[in-house]
Amino acid sequence: MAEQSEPTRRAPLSRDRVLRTAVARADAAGIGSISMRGLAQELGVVPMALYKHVANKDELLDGMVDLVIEEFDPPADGLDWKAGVRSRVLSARRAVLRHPWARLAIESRTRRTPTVLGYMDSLAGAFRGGGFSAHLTHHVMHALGNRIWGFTPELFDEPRGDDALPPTAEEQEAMAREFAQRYPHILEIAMAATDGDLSGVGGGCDEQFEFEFALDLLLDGFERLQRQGWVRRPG
Amino acid sequence: MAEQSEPTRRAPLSRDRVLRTAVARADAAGIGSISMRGLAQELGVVPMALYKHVANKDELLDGMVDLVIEEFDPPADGLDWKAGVRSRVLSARRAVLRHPWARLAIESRTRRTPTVLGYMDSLAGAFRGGGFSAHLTHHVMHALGNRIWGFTPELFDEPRGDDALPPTAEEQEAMAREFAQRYPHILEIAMAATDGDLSGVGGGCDEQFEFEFALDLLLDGFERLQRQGWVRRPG
DNA sequence: TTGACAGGTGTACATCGTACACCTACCGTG
DNA sequence: CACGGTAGGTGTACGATGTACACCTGTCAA
Repeated sequence: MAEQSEPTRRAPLSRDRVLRTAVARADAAGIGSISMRGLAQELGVVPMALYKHVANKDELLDGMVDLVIEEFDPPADGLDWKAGVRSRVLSARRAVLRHPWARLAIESRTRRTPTVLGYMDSLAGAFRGGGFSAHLTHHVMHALGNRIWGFTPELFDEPRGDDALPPTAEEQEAMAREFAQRYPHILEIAMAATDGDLSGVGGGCDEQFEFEFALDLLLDGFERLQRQGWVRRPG
Repeated sequence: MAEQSEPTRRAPLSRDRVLRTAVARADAAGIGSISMRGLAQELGVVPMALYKHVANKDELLDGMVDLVIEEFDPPADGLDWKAGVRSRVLSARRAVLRHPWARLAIESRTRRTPTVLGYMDSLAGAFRGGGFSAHLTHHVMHALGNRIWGFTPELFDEPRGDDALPPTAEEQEAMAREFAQRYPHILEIAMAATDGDLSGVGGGCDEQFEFEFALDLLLDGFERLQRQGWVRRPG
């Protein structure tokens, strides 16, 4: 009786609840922690129950990505194309940084859900509104690539999940010497990025700066082409 | 006896043979077809035998990527930095196109093997040799991002492995109408890219052109910064 | 002759996605 | 009120995967 009279022994499942739980789990424990079984357990339900709400794991992932995209700020008005695109992309970046797993998830899927298409369409609209030809809009969207999602492949990142024992001081010294010999330019870059303090290289990059540096470089390039009257490729 | 006297009943395993077989298999059947078990079978060997030559599957993938990188052309001499970087990146692209799985493999791994580091170091050297400060070199490498490997995330790609039944003519018509309403700018772009022939959108993009368009846009931007005497970020 | 060791084997386990048949509670219709 | 369809949750089962661990075997140096 005690059990029966409890008003809702378990909140009923729904696609939305499944997706939101998955997002929360991924936020906390990484995308690798998402399994149909684990997720079901967290929802107090048998694994197969999820399949009544999402077709399969791929669709689950797509849905999670959609939720992130829905966090993007709506377009602000009163901005010219350049400021508009810039602010939208940086807003996308903020959302993706809130959900670190999203970068990998976006990279690995190619499903064009309505949410994805909607975002792309509205970005394209910003360029068109700024006087870009359809052709030029096409090319600049390609040039932005995944940067429209607010991230760059982070070339100099720490390797993911490297949990070897930290090397001893002398091992470290020896590695550093060999590294300096084999990769002098990378060393130089790393020194520049960290102002000479190499402890924790990789964490030394200011990713936000790098992102905006590249974004502005591209936007400036776009602007120049558009002003020059670039309309479509010759031939 | 017949069996014993056969000179080599099976070519002996080696790390190299394992990796090359894996690359060939991935070339033929995609990265998804790479499993330790399948690979072992192809080599006429029990799965665990592979572990005497590669530490685990991750290392196998890293090794495969290294093989692709080793196909990149060596730096040509007599070129200025811009032509040099351009030709190296385009050479990387040719190699990656030869091994279509490599794009995904490179995106998903972050291990910096000596081969990876060597390539990055030599690219960085090209910029340094062209008069770029270490700081600027760092930033432009970030700006290139995965483009140094010769690919862009292909925003408008066909979704991978969509094997649903082809829609009927009327379904197609209805979808097209709805699409046009919801995503007018994407439609416009697609029309531009395909010169009005929408059959097989997505295949309509000239990826090579898009790649070079973006690459040159970036390289021109780099050149401009370098000429302006950009050395390091203020502050 | 011996014994170490590199390289190949066999068994076993945990984990995963998901197909399929089933049950059950509800709700609109007769 | 009876009833039948249906949405949603259950249980069992299968095949695949990566890989730990103990084992065997052939080769070669001492």
